[in-house]
Amino acid sequence: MHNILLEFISKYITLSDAEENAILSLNLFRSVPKGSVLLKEGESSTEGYFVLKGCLRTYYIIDGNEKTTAFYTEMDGITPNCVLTKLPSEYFISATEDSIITVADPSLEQEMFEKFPKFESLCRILSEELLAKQQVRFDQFKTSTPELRYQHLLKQRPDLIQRVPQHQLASFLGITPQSLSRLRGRISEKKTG
Amino acid sequence: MHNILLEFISKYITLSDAEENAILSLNLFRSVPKGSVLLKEGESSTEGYFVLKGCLRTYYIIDGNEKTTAFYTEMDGITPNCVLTKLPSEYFISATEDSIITVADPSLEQEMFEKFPKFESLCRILSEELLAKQQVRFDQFKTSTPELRYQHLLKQRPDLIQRVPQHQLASFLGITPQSLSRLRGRISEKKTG
DNA sequence: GTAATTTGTTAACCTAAGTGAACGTACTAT
DNA sequence: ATAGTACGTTCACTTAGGTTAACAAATTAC
Repeated sequence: MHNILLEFISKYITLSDAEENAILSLNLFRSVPKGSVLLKEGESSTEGYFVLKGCLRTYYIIDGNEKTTAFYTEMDGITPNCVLTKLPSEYFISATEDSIITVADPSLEQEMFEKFPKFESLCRILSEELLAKQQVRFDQFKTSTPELRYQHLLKQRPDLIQRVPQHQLASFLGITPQSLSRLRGRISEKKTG
Repeated sequence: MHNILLEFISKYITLSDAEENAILSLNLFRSVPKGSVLLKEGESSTEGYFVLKGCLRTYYIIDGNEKTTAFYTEMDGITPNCVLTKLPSEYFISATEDSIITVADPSLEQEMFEKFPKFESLCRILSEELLAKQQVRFDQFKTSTPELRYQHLLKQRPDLIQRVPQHQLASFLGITPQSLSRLRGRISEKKTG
């Protein structure tokens, strides 16, 4: 499990043994069972998460209905907006599967940055890359119909469609569960001919 | 003009005179007239931009039609996706207004990071903040109807609606120009009662 | 094991967005 | 000045997503 994290980091920067040990000594690892809520609307957390195994999701409750807007799976990181704004969170974070994650704290992060400036480089590179990827995803979302969005998802993250409930996928695609169901019907009709 | 940039940076980190001079000596500033294209689809640029004055936009050409997906105004930065992926760009960047921007290059950036590690902190903080903001915008987009998206835009970026052509706004909102026109009609009817 | 809840699907009806075309106005180019 | 293009709006028509409700299947709780 520890190796997963170090292996991931090694794709971006080279770590000395001292640095590897520094990371492991932080005891960042946490096991979270399916359904557990890591952050609630209205709370002000300082924790950031990184998924080693499993799946987290963010969701809003709007007019009493859950609206899932993002899924985070293996090697994805989340820094909740409230960590940066220091305002109460507008959304929830919970585990859709039994998951193993690492938990980071800004003060701890700061300490690491000072001890090992390389870590700050890593974080800069990771967030720049994420930002660019996120922009492309947003662009694709804007320029696609719901049906195309679903088709893209089928190609780009086929695992998600298997591991996540349909009604959560629906709001992730910006539609209602009923529409997703219809749309799936349309597609399989086309394929069957 | 130079002061705009230093003032912006000073919101995030404190610069010594040497550091300020280092930035200014880079001669990053460029004036771009309305309509000029900074990046074309298929090109592989290494330049990043920061808007001091004016407005840039990114757009795709899909089935022969321009689809505008983002606007960048004063104090917004863009690192085109192709700079990071090193693949040909999928979109265009052009100026919707006469603009003054700074142009940055990865090698130059790297040099600055080494000379003044503070700059890397700045870039990390900026991209982390942007990423979080971008996520919230995406969430809001997903959970809103086109009409609500327009209403949000009216509140959150009223300037954009004034300074940008309607048909560009439309695709930015994920709809056709005709729908935007109708939707605006509906809204002003409601207000007039 | 049974009841209760959650989940996914289907149907009927409503509403709004997409499409294609037309038209007036405002820019641009020469 | 004039022709040409770009832009915004409107219309009629089509299409697909939203809404409400009902129901079966799967999960969860007790």
